[in-house]
Amino acid sequence: MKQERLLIVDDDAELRDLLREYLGQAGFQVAAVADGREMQHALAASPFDLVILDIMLPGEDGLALCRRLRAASRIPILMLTARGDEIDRIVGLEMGADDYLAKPFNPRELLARVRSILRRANSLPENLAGEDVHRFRFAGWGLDTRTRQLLSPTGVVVDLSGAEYKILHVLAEHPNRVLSRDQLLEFTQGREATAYDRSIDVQIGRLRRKLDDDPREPRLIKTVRNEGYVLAAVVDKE
Amino acid sequence: MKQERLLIVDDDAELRDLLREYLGQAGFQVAAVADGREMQHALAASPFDLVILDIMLPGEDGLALCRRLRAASRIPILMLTARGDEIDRIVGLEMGADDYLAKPFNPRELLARVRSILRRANSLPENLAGEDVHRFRFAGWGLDTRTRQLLSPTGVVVDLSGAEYKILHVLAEHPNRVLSRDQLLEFTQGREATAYDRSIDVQIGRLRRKLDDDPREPRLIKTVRNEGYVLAAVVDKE
DNA sequence: CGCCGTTTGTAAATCCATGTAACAGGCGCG
DNA sequence: CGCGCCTGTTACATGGATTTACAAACGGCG
Repeated sequence: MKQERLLIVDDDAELRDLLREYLGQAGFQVAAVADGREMQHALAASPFDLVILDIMLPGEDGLALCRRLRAASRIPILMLTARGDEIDRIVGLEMGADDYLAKPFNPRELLARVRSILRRANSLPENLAGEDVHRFRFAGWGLDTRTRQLLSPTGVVVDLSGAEYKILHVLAEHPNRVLSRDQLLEFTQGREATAYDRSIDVQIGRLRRKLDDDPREPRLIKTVRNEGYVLAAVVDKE
Repeated sequence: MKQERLLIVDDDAELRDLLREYLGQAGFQVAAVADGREMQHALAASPFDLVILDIMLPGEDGLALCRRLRAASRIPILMLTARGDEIDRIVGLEMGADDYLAKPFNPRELLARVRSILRRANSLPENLAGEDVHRFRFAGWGLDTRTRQLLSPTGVVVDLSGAEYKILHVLAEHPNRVLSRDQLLEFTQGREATAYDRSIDVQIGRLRRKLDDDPREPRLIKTVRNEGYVLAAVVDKE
Protein backbone atom coordinates (compact mmCIF):
# COMPACT_ATOMS: atom_id res chain seq x y z
CA MET A 1 0.00 0.00 0.00
CA LYS A 2 1.34 3.37 -0.93
CA GLN A 3 2.19 5.88 1.74
CA GLU A 4 -0.48 8.51 2.00
CA ARG A 5 0.40 12.18 1.98
CA LEU A 6 -0.93 14.72 4.44
CA LEU A 7 -0.62 18.48 4.35
CA ILE A 8 -0.84 20.40 7.60
CA VAL A 9 -1.73 24.09 7.51
CA ASP A 10 -1.25 25.79 10.86
CA ASP A 11 0.60 28.89 11.93
CA ASP A 12 1.74 27.38 15.21
CA ALA A 13 5.21 26.04 14.41
CA GLU A 14 5.35 23.90 17.50
CA LEU A 15 2.10 22.18 16.71
CA ARG A 16 3.24 21.69 13.14
CA ASP A 17 6.34 19.91 14.32
CA LEU A 18 4.45 17.78 16.78
CA LEU A 19 1.94 16.66 14.23
CA ARG A 20 4.53 16.08 11.55
CA GLU A 21 6.39 13.90 13.97
CA TYR A 22 3.38 12.02 15.25
CA LEU A 23 1.64 11.42 11.97
CA GLY A 24 4.95 10.52 10.39
CA GLN A 25 5.40 7.85 13.05
CA ALA A 26 1.99 6.58 12.14
CA GLY A 27 3.18 5.90 8.62
CA PHE A 28 2.10 8.98 6.72
CA GLN A 29 4.20 11.22 4.59
CA VAL A 30 3.63 14.63 6.09
CA ALA A 31 4.28 18.18 4.95
CA ALA A 32 3.46 21.24 7.03
CA VAL A 33 3.04 24.88 6.09
CA ALA A 34 2.06 28.02 7.93
CA ASP A 35 -0.53 29.76 5.80
CA GLY A 36 -2.75 29.75 2.77
CA ARG A 37 -0.20 30.91 0.29
CA GLU A 38 2.23 28.20 1.25
CA MET A 39 -0.60 25.73 1.08
CA GLN A 40 -1.32 26.70 -2.50
CA HIS A 41 2.32 26.26 -3.41
CA ALA A 42 2.54 22.88 -1.74
CA LEU A 43 -0.60 21.66 -3.45
CA ALA A 44 0.59 22.94 -6.79
CA ALA A 45 3.93 21.25 -6.38
CA SER A 46 2.71 17.77 -5.53
CA PRO A 47 -0.49 15.88 -4.81
CA PHE A 48 -1.83 15.24 -1.30
CA ASP A 49 -4.41 12.86 0.04
CA LEU A 50 -5.72 15.03 2.84
CA VAL A 51 -5.39 18.57 4.18
CA ILE A 52 -5.47 19.37 7.90
CA LEU A 53 -6.50 22.98 8.11
CA ASP A 54 -6.47 25.30 11.10
CA ILE A 55 -9.28 27.83 11.24
CA MET A 56 -7.26 30.66 12.70
CA LEU A 57 -4.62 31.63 10.19
CA PRO A 58 -2.75 34.78 9.34
CA GLY A 59 -3.92 36.22 6.06
CA GLU A 60 -6.80 34.39 4.51
CA ASP A 61 -8.55 32.41 7.20
CA GLY A 62 -9.16 28.69 7.29
CA LEU A 63 -12.81 28.88 6.43
CA ALA A 64 -12.15 30.81 3.27
CA LEU A 65 -9.34 28.45 2.32
CA CYS A 66 -11.58 25.49 2.93
CA ARG A 67 -14.24 26.91 0.66
CA ARG A 68 -11.68 27.65 -2.03
CA LEU A 69 -10.10 24.23 -1.77
CA ARG A 70 -13.46 22.60 -1.98
CA ALA A 71 -14.35 24.60 -5.02
CA ALA A 72 -11.12 23.60 -6.74
CA SER A 73 -10.93 19.94 -5.81
CA ARG A 74 -12.40 17.11 -3.82
CA ILE A 75 -9.43 16.60 -1.59
CA PRO A 76 -10.53 15.57 1.91
CA ILE A 77 -10.27 18.31 4.54
CA LEU A 78 -10.08 18.12 8.30
CA MET A 79 -10.59 21.42 10.12
CA LEU A 80 -9.01 22.34 13.44
CA THR A 81 -10.68 24.92 15.61
CA ALA A 82 -9.51 26.77 18.65
CA ARG A 83 -12.69 26.44 20.60
CA GLY A 84 -15.56 24.05 20.59
CA ASP A 85 -18.19 26.59 19.80
CA GLU A 86 -16.50 27.46 16.56
CA ILE A 87 -17.53 24.06 15.37
CA ASP A 88 -21.01 25.45 15.25
CA ARG A 89 -19.86 28.00 12.76
CA ILE A 90 -18.26 25.39 10.56
CA VAL A 91 -21.20 23.14 10.55
CA GLY A 92 -23.45 26.13 10.28
CA LEU A 93 -21.63 27.49 7.30
CA GLU A 94 -21.65 24.13 5.65
CA MET A 95 -18.12 24.53 4.51
CA GLY A 96 -17.74 21.12 3.06
CA ALA A 97 -15.02 19.94 5.40
CA ASP A 98 -15.03 16.21 6.00
CA ASP A 99 -14.51 16.44 9.69
CA TYR A 100 -13.77 18.84 12.51
CA LEU A 101 -11.71 18.65 15.66
CA ALA A 102 -11.58 21.14 18.53
CA LYS A 103 -8.27 22.20 20.02
CA PRO A 104 -6.73 21.10 22.23
CA PHE A 105 -7.03 17.57 20.96
CA ASN A 106 -5.48 14.25 21.64
CA PRO A 107 -3.14 13.42 18.76
CA ARG A 108 -4.60 9.96 18.74
CA GLU A 109 -8.00 11.36 18.16
CA LEU A 110 -6.61 13.25 15.21
CA LEU A 111 -4.97 10.13 13.88
CA ALA A 112 -8.19 8.19 14.24
CA ARG A 113 -10.08 10.82 12.30
CA VAL A 114 -7.45 11.08 9.59
CA ARG A 115 -7.62 7.34 9.09
CA SER A 116 -11.36 7.36 9.13
CA ILE A 117 -11.58 10.08 6.50
CA LEU A 118 -9.06 8.39 4.27
CA ARG A 119 -10.79 5.06 4.64
CA ARG A 120 -14.04 6.64 3.61
CA ALA A 121 -12.43 8.44 0.72
CA ASN A 122 -10.73 5.29 -0.53
CA SER A 123 -13.66 3.01 -0.06
CA LEU A 124 -15.94 5.19 -2.09
CA PRO A 125 -16.32 3.39 -5.37
CA GLU A 126 -14.24 5.31 -7.85
CA ASN A 127 -17.10 6.23 -10.08
CA LEU A 128 -19.06 7.59 -7.17
CA ALA A 129 -16.20 9.51 -5.67
CA GLY A 130 -16.62 12.26 -8.20
CA GLU A 131 -20.38 12.18 -8.28
CA ASP A 132 -22.59 14.31 -6.17
CA VAL A 133 -24.55 12.55 -3.54
CA HIS A 134 -28.07 12.36 -4.79
CA ARG A 135 -29.63 9.97 -2.35
CA PHE A 136 -29.40 9.28 1.35
CA ARG A 137 -30.48 5.94 2.73
CA PHE A 138 -31.18 5.35 6.38
CA ALA A 139 -33.16 2.70 8.20
CA GLY A 140 -34.87 1.69 5.00
CA TRP A 141 -35.88 5.22 4.09
CA GLY A 142 -34.50 7.06 1.10
CA LEU A 143 -34.14 10.77 0.60
CA ASP A 144 -33.66 11.77 -3.01
CA THR A 145 -32.02 15.15 -3.35
CA ARG A 146 -32.95 15.51 -6.98
CA THR A 147 -36.65 15.00 -6.65
CA ARG A 148 -36.63 16.16 -3.03
CA GLN A 149 -38.77 13.17 -2.26
CA LEU A 150 -38.82 10.80 0.63
CA LEU A 151 -39.20 7.09 -0.07
CA SER A 152 -40.61 4.92 2.67
CA PRO A 153 -39.17 1.48 3.39
CA THR A 154 -42.19 0.03 1.64
CA GLY A 155 -41.46 2.08 -1.45
CA VAL A 156 -44.18 4.66 -1.04
CA VAL A 157 -43.34 8.21 -2.00
CA VAL A 158 -43.93 10.65 0.82
CA ASP A 159 -44.10 14.29 -0.13
CA LEU A 160 -42.14 16.76 1.93
CA SER A 161 -42.65 20.46 2.17
CA GLY A 162 -39.67 22.66 1.47
CA ALA A 163 -38.78 23.23 5.08
CA GLU A 164 -39.21 19.59 5.97
CA TYR A 165 -36.94 18.55 3.15
CA LYS A 166 -34.23 20.97 4.14
CA ILE A 167 -34.20 19.88 7.74
CA LEU A 168 -34.11 16.21 6.88
CA HIS A 169 -31.41 16.86 4.32
CA VAL A 170 -29.21 18.60 6.84
CA LEU A 171 -29.76 15.90 9.41
CA ALA A 172 -28.90 13.24 6.86
CA GLU A 173 -25.72 15.05 5.90
CA HIS A 174 -24.64 15.06 9.53
CA PRO A 175 -25.90 11.84 10.97
CA ASN A 176 -25.15 11.13 14.60
CA ARG A 177 -24.28 14.75 15.19
CA VAL A 178 -26.52 16.82 17.40
CA LEU A 179 -27.64 19.92 15.55
CA SER A 180 -28.96 22.81 17.57
CA ARG A 181 -32.15 24.60 16.73
CA ASP A 182 -30.05 27.62 15.81
CA GLN A 183 -28.02 25.60 13.37
CA LEU A 184 -31.11 24.09 11.83
CA LEU A 185 -32.69 27.49 11.47
CA GLU A 186 -29.54 28.88 9.95
CA PHE A 187 -29.38 26.05 7.45
CA THR A 188 -32.93 25.93 6.45
CA GLN A 189 -34.10 29.49 6.73
CA GLY A 190 -30.89 31.44 6.97
CA ARG A 191 -32.27 33.37 9.88
CA GLU A 192 -31.71 33.81 13.58
CA ALA A 193 -34.07 32.48 16.16
CA THR A 194 -36.54 34.93 17.61
CA ALA A 195 -37.30 34.72 21.31
CA TYR A 196 -39.32 31.62 22.06
CA ASP A 197 -38.92 30.38 18.52
CA ARG A 198 -40.58 27.00 18.23
CA SER A 199 -40.67 26.62 14.49
CA ILE A 200 -37.99 23.95 14.38
CA ASP A 201 -39.81 21.92 16.99
CA VAL A 202 -42.95 22.06 14.93
CA GLN A 203 -41.19 21.07 11.75
CA ILE A 204 -39.44 18.22 13.50
CA GLY A 205 -42.80 17.09 14.76
CA ARG A 206 -44.21 17.11 11.23
CA LEU A 207 -41.18 15.24 9.93
CA ARG A 208 -41.53 12.62 12.61
CA ARG A 209 -45.10 12.04 11.68
CA LYS A 210 -44.11 11.48 8.05
CA LEU A 211 -41.24 9.27 9.08
CA ASP A 212 -43.55 7.29 11.31
CA ASP A 213 -41.35 8.12 14.26
CA ASP A 214 -43.07 8.08 17.62
CA PRO A 215 -41.87 11.19 19.51
CA ARG A 216 -42.13 9.33 22.80
CA GLU A 217 -39.67 6.77 21.56
CA PRO A 218 -38.09 8.20 18.47
CA ARG A 219 -35.96 5.76 16.53
CA LEU A 220 -34.78 8.17 13.88
CA ILE A 221 -34.85 11.78 14.97
CA LYS A 222 -33.90 11.91 18.61
CA THR A 223 -34.27 14.90 20.87
CA VAL A 224 -31.30 15.95 22.94
CA ARG A 225 -32.65 18.12 25.65
CA ASN A 226 -31.15 21.61 25.73
CA GLU A 227 -29.16 20.89 22.62
CA GLY A 228 -31.16 19.98 19.60
CA TYR A 229 -31.91 17.01 17.40
CA VAL A 230 -29.90 14.11 15.93
CA LEU A 231 -30.57 11.72 13.15
CA ALA A 232 -29.73 8.50 14.98
CA ALA A 233 -29.19 6.11 12.13
CA VAL A 234 -26.55 4.76 9.82
CA VAL A 235 -26.74 6.82 6.67
CA ASP A 236 -25.51 5.65 3.29
CA LYS A 237 -24.85 8.17 0.59
CA GLU A 238 -25.40 7.18 -3.01
CA MET B 1 8.79 -13.71 26.35
CA LYS B 2 11.16 -10.80 26.33
CA GLN B 3 11.58 -8.66 29.39
CA GLU B 4 9.71 -5.42 29.06
CA ARG B 5 11.38 -2.11 29.77
CA LEU B 6 9.86 0.65 31.87
CA LEU B 7 11.07 4.20 32.31
CA ILE B 8 10.12 6.04 35.47
CA VAL B 9 10.23 9.85 35.49
CA ASP B 10 9.86 11.29 38.98
CA ASP B 11 11.86 13.79 40.98
CA ASP B 12 11.34 11.95 44.24
CA ALA B 13 14.45 9.77 44.57
CA GLU B 14 12.93 7.63 47.26
CA LEU B 15 9.90 6.82 45.19
CA ARG B 16 12.10 6.08 42.20
CA ASP B 17 14.05 3.51 44.18
CA LEU B 18 10.93 1.99 45.59
CA LEU B 19 9.35 1.55 42.20
CA ARG B 20 12.50 0.33 40.58
CA GLU B 21 12.72 -2.29 43.26
CA TYR B 22 9.11 -3.30 43.16
CA LEU B 23 8.62 -3.36 39.41
CA GLY B 24 11.98 -5.04 38.99
CA GLN B 25 10.81 -7.81 41.30
CA ALA B 26 7.76 -8.12 39.12
CA GLY B 27 9.93 -9.03 36.17
CA PHE B 28 10.39 -5.72 34.40
CA GLN B 29 13.59 -4.08 33.40
CA VAL B 30 13.35 -0.65 35.00
CA ALA B 31 15.19 2.61 34.53
CA ALA B 32 14.42 5.75 36.52
CA VAL B 33 15.24 9.39 35.90
CA ALA B 34 14.42 12.65 37.62
CA ASP B 35 13.27 15.06 34.94
CA GLY B 36 12.35 15.68 31.34
CA ARG B 37 15.85 16.18 30.05
CA GLU B 38 17.04 12.93 31.48
CA MET B 39 13.97 11.28 30.08
CA GLN B 40 14.87 12.44 26.59
CA HIS B 41 18.36 11.09 26.98
CA ALA B 42 17.18 7.75 28.24
CA LEU B 43 14.68 7.40 25.42
CA ALA B 44 17.26 8.38 22.86
CA ALA B 45 19.74 5.88 24.24
CA SER B 46 17.52 2.84 24.21
CA PRO B 47 13.94 1.83 23.56
CA PHE B 48 11.29 1.49 26.28
CA ASP B 49 7.91 -0.15 26.33
CA LEU B 50 6.23 2.22 28.74
CA VAL B 51 6.87 5.53 30.49
CA ILE B 52 5.64 6.25 34.00
CA LEU B 53 5.49 10.01 34.22
CA ASP B 54 4.97 12.20 37.27
CA ILE B 55 3.00 15.38 36.68
CA MET B 56 4.93 17.56 39.07
CA LEU B 57 8.47 17.84 37.79
CA PRO B 58 11.25 20.39 38.00
CA GLY B 59 11.70 22.12 34.68
CA GLU B 60 9.20 21.16 32.02
CA ASP B 61 6.14 19.67 33.68
CA GLY B 62 4.69 16.26 33.15
CA LEU B 63 1.74 17.38 31.08
CA ALA B 64 3.97 19.12 28.57
CA LEU B 65 6.27 16.12 28.44
CA CYS B 66 3.33 13.86 27.91
CA ARG B 67 2.14 15.93 24.99
CA ARG B 68 5.60 15.97 23.49
CA LEU B 69 6.14 12.28 23.98
CA ARG B 70 2.81 11.53 22.46
CA ALA B 71 3.58 13.63 19.47
CA ALA B 72 6.92 12.00 18.95
CA SER B 73 5.94 8.41 19.44
CA ARG B 74 3.21 6.04 20.38
CA ILE B 75 4.90 4.78 23.48
CA PRO B 76 2.37 4.03 26.23
CA ILE B 77 2.28 6.55 29.07
CA LEU B 78 1.05 6.25 32.62
CA MET B 79 0.70 9.55 34.49
CA LEU B 80 1.15 9.97 38.20
CA THR B 81 -0.50 12.90 39.93
CA ALA B 82 -0.03 14.36 43.35
CA ARG B 83 -3.67 14.94 44.01
CA GLY B 84 -6.81 13.30 42.84
CA ASP B 85 -8.34 16.43 41.44
CA GLU B 86 -5.53 16.83 38.98
CA ILE B 87 -6.82 13.72 37.31
CA ASP B 88 -9.79 15.79 36.32
CA ARG B 89 -7.49 18.05 34.39
CA ILE B 90 -5.84 15.18 32.60
CA VAL B 91 -9.01 13.40 31.74
CA GLY B 92 -10.60 16.67 30.80
CA LEU B 93 -7.76 17.66 28.58
CA GLU B 94 -7.52 14.22 27.08
CA MET B 95 -3.80 14.50 26.94
CA GLY B 96 -3.31 11.16 25.36
CA ALA B 97 -1.95 9.33 28.35
CA ASP B 98 -2.99 5.71 28.54
CA ASP B 99 -3.78 5.73 32.19
CA TYR B 100 -3.58 7.83 35.32
CA LEU B 101 -2.93 7.09 38.94
CA ALA B 102 -3.24 9.42 41.92
CA LYS B 103 -0.57 9.57 44.57
CA PRO B 104 -0.26 8.08 47.03
CA PHE B 105 -0.92 4.77 45.41
CA ASN B 106 -0.59 1.14 46.24
CA PRO B 107 2.34 -0.29 44.26
CA ARG B 108 0.21 -3.29 43.42
CA GLU B 109 -2.30 -0.99 41.82
CA LEU B 110 0.48 0.51 39.76
CA LEU B 111 1.71 -2.91 38.73
CA ALA B 112 -1.77 -3.94 37.72
CA ARG B 113 -2.16 -0.87 35.55
CA VAL B 114 1.25 -1.25 33.97
CA ARG B 115 0.41 -4.81 33.03
CA SER B 116 -2.96 -3.82 31.75
CA ILE B 117 -1.56 -1.08 29.55
CA LEU B 118 1.12 -3.32 28.12
CA ARG B 119 -1.38 -6.07 27.47
CA ARG B 120 -3.57 -3.65 25.59
CA ALA B 121 -0.66 -2.18 23.68
CA ASN B 122 0.56 -5.57 22.57
CA SER B 123 -2.77 -7.05 21.73
CA LEU B 124 -4.23 -4.09 19.91
CA PRO B 125 -4.00 -4.85 16.26
CA GLU B 126 -2.63 -1.65 14.84
CA ASN B 127 -5.39 -1.29 12.34
CA LEU B 128 -8.04 -1.27 15.00
CA ALA B 129 -6.42 1.53 16.91
CA GLY B 130 -7.60 4.05 14.38
CA GLU B 131 -11.05 2.73 13.74
CA ASP B 132 -14.11 4.69 14.66
CA VAL B 133 -15.76 3.39 17.74
CA HIS B 134 -19.43 3.14 17.18
CA ARG B 135 -20.39 0.45 19.60
CA PHE B 136 -19.43 -0.47 23.12
CA ARG B 137 -19.96 -4.01 24.37
CA PHE B 138 -19.91 -4.97 28.01
CA ALA B 139 -21.29 -7.93 29.89
CA GLY B 140 -23.51 -8.83 26.98
CA TRP B 141 -24.95 -5.34 26.66
CA GLY B 142 -24.32 -3.18 23.63
CA LEU B 143 -24.37 0.59 23.40
CA ASP B 144 -24.61 1.85 19.86
CA THR B 145 -23.41 5.42 19.49
CA ARG B 146 -24.99 5.86 16.11
CA THR B 147 -28.48 4.92 17.03
CA ARG B 148 -28.02 5.90 20.69
CA GLN B 149 -29.60 2.64 21.63
CA LEU B 150 -28.92 0.15 24.32
CA LEU B 151 -29.17 -3.51 23.39
CA SER B 152 -29.81 -5.99 26.13
CA PRO B 153 -27.98 -9.32 26.21
CA THR B 154 -31.17 -10.90 24.92
CA GLY B 155 -31.22 -8.55 21.97
CA VAL B 156 -34.03 -6.30 23.13
CA VAL B 157 -33.69 -2.60 22.39
CA VAL B 158 -33.89 -0.51 25.53
CA ASP B 159 -34.60 3.14 25.00
CA LEU B 160 -32.47 5.63 26.86
CA SER B 161 -33.28 9.23 27.56
CA GLY B 162 -30.72 11.79 26.47
CA ALA B 163 -29.13 12.14 29.86
CA GLU B 164 -29.05 8.41 30.46
CA TYR B 165 -27.34 7.85 27.15
CA LYS B 166 -24.69 10.43 27.82
CA ILE B 167 -23.81 9.09 31.22
CA LEU B 168 -23.57 5.52 30.03
CA HIS B 169 -21.51 6.66 27.07
CA VAL B 170 -18.98 8.41 29.26
CA LEU B 171 -18.79 5.47 31.63
CA ALA B 172 -18.23 3.11 28.71
CA GLU B 173 -15.48 5.31 27.36
CA HIS B 174 -13.68 5.13 30.68
CA PRO B 175 -14.42 1.68 32.01
CA ASN B 176 -13.00 0.69 35.36
CA ARG B 177 -12.30 4.30 36.16
CA VAL B 178 -14.14 6.05 38.93
CA LEU B 179 -15.80 9.15 37.57
CA SER B 180 -16.85 11.75 40.09
CA ARG B 181 -20.29 13.29 40.02
CA ASP B 182 -18.62 16.52 38.98
CA GLN B 183 -16.97 14.89 36.02
CA LEU B 184 -20.17 13.20 34.97
CA LEU B 185 -22.04 16.48 35.19
CA GLU B 186 -19.34 18.27 33.28
CA PHE B 187 -19.26 15.67 30.54
CA THR B 188 -22.93 15.19 30.18
CA GLN B 189 -24.41 18.58 30.91
CA GLY B 190 -21.42 20.86 30.74
CA ARG B 191 -22.36 22.42 34.02
CA GLU B 192 -21.13 22.68 37.58
CA ALA B 193 -22.82 20.96 40.42
CA THR B 194 -25.12 23.10 42.50
CA ALA B 195 -25.09 22.60 46.26
CA TYR B 196 -26.63 19.25 47.16
CA ASP B 197 -26.89 18.28 43.53
CA ARG B 198 -28.32 14.79 43.32
CA SER B 199 -29.20 14.64 39.68
CA ILE B 200 -26.40 12.24 38.81
CA ASP B 201 -27.47 9.88 41.55
CA VAL B 202 -30.98 9.83 40.24
CA GLN B 203 -29.87 9.24 36.67
CA ILE B 204 -27.56 6.46 37.78
CA GLY B 205 -30.50 4.94 39.56
CA ARG B 206 -32.57 4.98 36.38
CA LEU B 207 -29.72 3.56 34.35
CA ARG B 208 -29.30 0.74 36.81
CA ARG B 209 -32.93 -0.10 36.53
CA LYS B 210 -32.69 -0.27 32.77
CA LEU B 211 -29.49 -2.28 32.97
CA ASP B 212 -31.15 -4.63 35.40
CA ASP B 213 -28.51 -3.77 37.94
CA ASP B 214 -29.48 -4.17 41.58
CA PRO B 215 -28.13 -1.13 43.49
CA ARG B 216 -27.53 -3.28 46.56
CA GLU B 217 -25.26 -5.50 44.56
CA PRO B 218 -24.46 -3.67 41.37
CA ARG B 219 -22.59 -5.71 38.83
CA LEU B 220 -22.16 -3.05 36.23
CA ILE B 221 -22.30 0.44 37.66
CA LYS B 222 -20.66 0.36 41.05
CA THR B 223 -20.77 3.11 43.61
CA VAL B 224 -17.51 4.27 45.12
CA ARG B 225 -18.34 6.07 48.28
CA ASN B 226 -17.14 9.66 48.35
CA GLU B 227 -15.80 9.38 44.85
CA GLY B 228 -18.37 8.54 42.27
CA TYR B 229 -19.35 5.72 39.97
CA VAL B 230 -17.49 3.16 37.85
CA LEU B 231 -18.53 0.94 35.03
CA ALA B 232 -17.06 -2.30 36.33
CA ALA B 233 -16.88 -4.40 33.23
CA VAL B 234 -14.66 -5.31 30.35
CA VAL B 235 -15.65 -3.02 27.54
CA ASP B 236 -14.99 -3.87 23.92
CA LYS B 237 -15.02 -1.09 21.40
CA GLU B 238 -16.16 -1.90 17.92
C1' DC C 1 -21.42 -4.40 68.82
C1' DG C 2 -24.33 -0.27 68.88
C1' DC C 3 -24.36 4.77 68.18
C1' DC C 4 -24.14 8.64 65.11
C1' DG C 5 -22.87 11.62 61.37
C1' DT C 6 -22.38 11.18 56.51
C1' DT C 7 -23.33 9.46 52.03
C1' DT C 8 -26.24 7.16 48.83
C1' DG C 9 -30.87 5.40 46.93
C1' DT C 10 -35.13 6.83 45.43
C1' DA C 11 -40.20 8.32 45.49
C1' DA C 12 -42.45 12.41 44.92
C1' DA C 13 -42.87 17.19 43.88
C1' DT C 14 -41.44 20.69 40.92
C1' DC C 15 -39.60 22.95 37.03
C1' DC C 16 -39.18 23.76 32.46
C1' DA C 17 -37.99 22.08 27.61
C1' DT C 18 -40.41 19.80 24.25
C1' DG C 19 -44.66 18.02 21.61
C1' DT C 20 -48.40 19.51 19.23
C1' DA C 21 -53.21 21.16 18.10
C1' DA C 22 -55.18 25.10 16.60
C1' DC C 23 -54.91 29.28 14.58
C1' DA C 24 -53.05 33.18 11.67
C1' DG C 25 -50.71 35.02 8.01
C1' DG C 26 -48.49 34.69 3.59
C1' DC C 27 -48.04 33.31 -1.01
C1' DG C 28 -49.18 31.35 -5.50
C1' DC C 29 -52.76 30.49 -8.51
C1' DG C 30 -56.90 30.56 -11.08
C1' DC D 1 -60.93 37.57 -4.51
C1' DG D 2 -61.23 32.89 -2.73
C1' DC D 3 -58.79 28.55 -2.18
C1' DG D 4 -55.19 25.53 -0.88
C1' DC D 5 -50.89 24.86 0.96
C1' DC D 6 -47.03 25.97 3.78
C1' DT D 7 -44.94 28.12 7.66
C1' DG D 8 -44.64 30.32 11.94
C1' DT D 9 -46.97 31.56 16.39
C1' DT D 10 -49.50 30.73 20.40
C1' DA D 11 -51.15 28.18 24.11
C1' DC D 12 -51.53 24.38 26.52
C1' DA D 13 -50.31 19.41 27.57
C1' DT D 14 -46.76 16.24 28.46
C1' DG D 15 -43.01 14.20 30.30
C1' DG D 16 -37.85 14.29 31.17
C1' DA D 17 -34.62 16.21 34.40
C1' DT D 18 -33.69 18.23 38.72
C1' DT D 19 -34.65 19.13 43.39
C1' DT D 20 -36.48 17.83 47.66
C1' DA D 21 -37.14 14.94 51.37
C1' DC D 22 -36.59 11.08 53.69
C1' DA D 23 -35.13 6.18 54.26
C1' DA D 24 -31.40 3.04 54.04
C1' DA D 25 -26.60 1.91 54.03
C1' DC D 26 -22.07 2.82 55.35
C1' DG D 27 -18.07 3.84 58.14
C1' DG D 28 -15.74 5.53 62.07
C1' DC D 29 -15.48 5.19 66.91
C1' DG D 30 -15.91 4.03 71.59
